[in-house]
Amino acid sequence: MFESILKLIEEQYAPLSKECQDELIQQASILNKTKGSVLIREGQYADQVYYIIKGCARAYYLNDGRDISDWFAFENGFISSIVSFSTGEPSPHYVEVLEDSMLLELSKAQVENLAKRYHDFEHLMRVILTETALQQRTRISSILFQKAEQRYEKLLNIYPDVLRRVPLTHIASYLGITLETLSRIRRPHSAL
Amino acid sequence: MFESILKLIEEQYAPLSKECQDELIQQASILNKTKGSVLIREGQYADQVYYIIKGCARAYYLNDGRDISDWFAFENGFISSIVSFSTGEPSPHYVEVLEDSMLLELSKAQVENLAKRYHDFEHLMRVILTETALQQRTRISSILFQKAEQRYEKLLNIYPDVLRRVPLTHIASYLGITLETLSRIRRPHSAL
DNA sequence: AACGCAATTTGATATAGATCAAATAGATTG
DNA sequence: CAATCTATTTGATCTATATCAAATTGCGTT
Repeated sequence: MFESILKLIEEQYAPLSKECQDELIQQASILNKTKGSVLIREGQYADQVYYIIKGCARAYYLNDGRDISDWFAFENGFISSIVSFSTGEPSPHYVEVLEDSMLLELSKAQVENLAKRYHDFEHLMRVILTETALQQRTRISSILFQKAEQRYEKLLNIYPDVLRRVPLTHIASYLGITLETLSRIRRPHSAL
Repeated sequence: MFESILKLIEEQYAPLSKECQDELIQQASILNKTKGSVLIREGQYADQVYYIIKGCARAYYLNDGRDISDWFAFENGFISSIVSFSTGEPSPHYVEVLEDSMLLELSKAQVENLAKRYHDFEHLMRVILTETALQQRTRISSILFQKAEQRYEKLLNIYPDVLRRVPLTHIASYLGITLETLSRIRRPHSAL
C-alpha cells in the first residue's frame, strides 16, 4: 500500500530515496475521515499538511461571513492551510473533507525535519510549491479575464468529475461567482 | 559587493553555505540594463531567473492585445517567466526592466545544478516559491473581494514608492482595473 | 408516499467598473 | 519655447454579475 502511494508521489511530483521513503512512511500518520470532518479550523495554528490517498478535501475561508472555497485536493494531491503552515500564523482557512477520505498527515516539524535531512524531500517540497504557484497564476488571470462561464468550463475540463464530488456552492465560490450565477450558467449549456 | 548581496538574500530568504555561495557567485552573471530593456519576450523558451540588485522590473503578458502586469520585482526580489522557467514551455510573459537596473542572472540549468549539488540552495528555492505562493493567494482574495480602491491602497502600503517607480498603467493592470478607473480612484483621495 | 430540509433555480433590480471617446496635462525634443 | 508625443483625467454609456427574495426541486427519513 505504501509502495503504491510513494510511486504515485514519485510520478506526479519527484522521486525520493529509499531511506527518505522509509522515514516518511514511519513519520506520517494515516487518517480516515468521514465526509464533513473538519481537519483545520480558522484561527488554529495549523501546522499539518495532508496528502489525499482517497477522497477529497477543500480549504475555505470566511469573507464577510461567506464561505469561500480556496483550494480543492483530490487523490494524489496535497492540502494544508498554506498560510499557517508556511508562516506559523493562525490559519485563515478551514480545511474539511468532502467525502469519506483516507489521508496521510505530516506536521510541519516532520516536514521540516525530513526536508532538512533529505535533499530529495526538500526538492519534493519545491516541486509541490512550484505547481501551486503555477496553478494560482492561472487562477488569477482566469478571474481577471475570463467570464464566469469560461471559468466554469475550464474547471470541468481539469476536473471532469468535480460536479459529482463537490457541491455547486463550493464550485461557485471557488470560481469567484455566486451560486445564482453558476446556476444560470449551467442551464443554457445545452440550449440551441 | 557580492558579500552584501548574499547577506541580503540570506536575511530575506535563507542562508547558503560558503561553498554554495562561492559557486553561486561564480555561476551568476551580473547584468546592467537600461530602463525599458526587455529581458524576456513572449514565446521564448525563457529559462533565466533574475535577482534585482538595484532597480526594478516587471513581468507582463498580453491579454487580447492588452498589456497586463503580472509581477513586479524591486531590490532583493526575484523575477522570471515563472511558467517558462518551471515548465519549459514558451513564455507567455515579457519581462522588462522599469529603471536602469543591475541584475544577477542564472539560467535554469545553473539553478537546477546548484539545487542538485547544494541542499541549502534547494531550500532557498523552496522559500522563494513559498513566498510567491503566499503572495498570489493574497492577490486572489484581494481581486475577488476588495474594491479597486482598497486594492490600490493596499499596494501603496506594501510598496510605498511604487508610484514613483512604476507608471500608472502598469499599476492599474496589476490591480485588475483599467487606467481610467485607477485615475478616478486616485483623485478623491483627499476629498473629504 | 408524504414530510421536512437543503440544494438549486428563477426573477427583478442595483452597481462597480468597463468601454469608447475626447480633453487636458506633462515631458521630451528639435 | 513651440511642437510633438505620452500619460493622465474626465465624461457618457453599457454590461456582467451581485444582491435579495421567492419558488422549486431533490432527497433522506420515517
